[in-house]
Amino acid sequence: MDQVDRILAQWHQERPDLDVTPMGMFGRFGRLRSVLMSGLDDIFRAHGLSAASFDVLATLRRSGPPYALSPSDLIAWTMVTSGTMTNRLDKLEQAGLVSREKNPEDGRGFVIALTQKGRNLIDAAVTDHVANQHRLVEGLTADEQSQLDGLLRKWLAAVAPDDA
Amino acid sequence: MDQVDRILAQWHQERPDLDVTPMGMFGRFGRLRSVLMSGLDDIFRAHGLSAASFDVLATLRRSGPPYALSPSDLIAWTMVTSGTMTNRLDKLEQAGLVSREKNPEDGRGFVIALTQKGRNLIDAAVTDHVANQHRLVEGLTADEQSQLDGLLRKWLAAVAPDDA
DNA sequence: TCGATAAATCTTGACGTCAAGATAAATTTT
DNA sequence: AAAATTTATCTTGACGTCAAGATTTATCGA
Repeated sequence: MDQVDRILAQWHQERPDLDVTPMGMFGRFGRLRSVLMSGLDDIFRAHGLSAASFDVLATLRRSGPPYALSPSDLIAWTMVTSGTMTNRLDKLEQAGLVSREKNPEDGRGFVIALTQKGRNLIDAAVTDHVANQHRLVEGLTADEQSQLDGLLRKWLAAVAPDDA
Repeated sequence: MDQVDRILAQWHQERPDLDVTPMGMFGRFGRLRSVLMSGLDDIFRAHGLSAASFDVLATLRRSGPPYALSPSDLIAWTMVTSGTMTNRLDKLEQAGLVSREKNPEDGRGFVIALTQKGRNLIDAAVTDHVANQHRLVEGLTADEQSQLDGLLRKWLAAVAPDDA
């Protein structure tokens, strides 16, 4: 009987005509996401980053040498709007973590690249981040983790077939 | 092989020293949440509401007659800060969906109540919302849904024991 | 009863996000 | 070529959120 169960019980009382079974899943999903995000944020902040800036640096880092992508590529990987990406890049450039230079091959575009400082920072941050993720899932057994991953994968494929 | 798998493959290539197994779950969790939220938003918007305003109205509705709570109660149920709740209530009051009157028994506080208009709106919106949730989970079998709910419940209890 | 502490709510300022529109350069059509 | 269209990015304005602090009222202890 957690907080979500109490909410369901209230609905059952007030709106017995509704089958609120799925609402439990949605509710726990939302609360979990908020707790997990804040758990991940602890590590981002420890490195002077936000989830937003970590997201961009990590995308550049895992793209491999030369650790450079266009804003469009970054937008596609991170699934944010162009306005959001401009804002993120402004901050990262100002912090000296990425460089932003005109693309010599396309006058409309730019090339965003990790600076050495950015490279060092993201390598350290990712190491801690992954360890943190391990810590956050350790409440589930390895079997449960893989079961959960499978269910999330199936659900995601069902509601966002484009993503595959 | 979905988008998250591609990200994991990149990390495996670039940082083979890291065991990024849990990252798949976190990644799918995040993308799923974004797709689901936007699916829920469709219905909220169809009723002229946002997730934020729906949240408050639904909390008042399911609390039962007289459909009235203090801002503190609402803050506790919805897990937002006091500043956020003030902002939400300003909008709802302005839209004529809730009333906000001084609590006669405690000069520091207020009583937030559904207006008739708010009551009618949330009753219609909840009906559609629940149907929408059913639609969004129909990609999973009943068994899978219950399995998933169980795993989320366990994970939530592990990372947020206070919530129980 | 008075002073200290606690509680309830609002205010302010900063973030990160999005949608819509502007600008500039590349590409395709005519 | 010139015009029309598409693409890449940035700008603007509005949201919703939070943290920190201010204000007002209740409550508790001496």
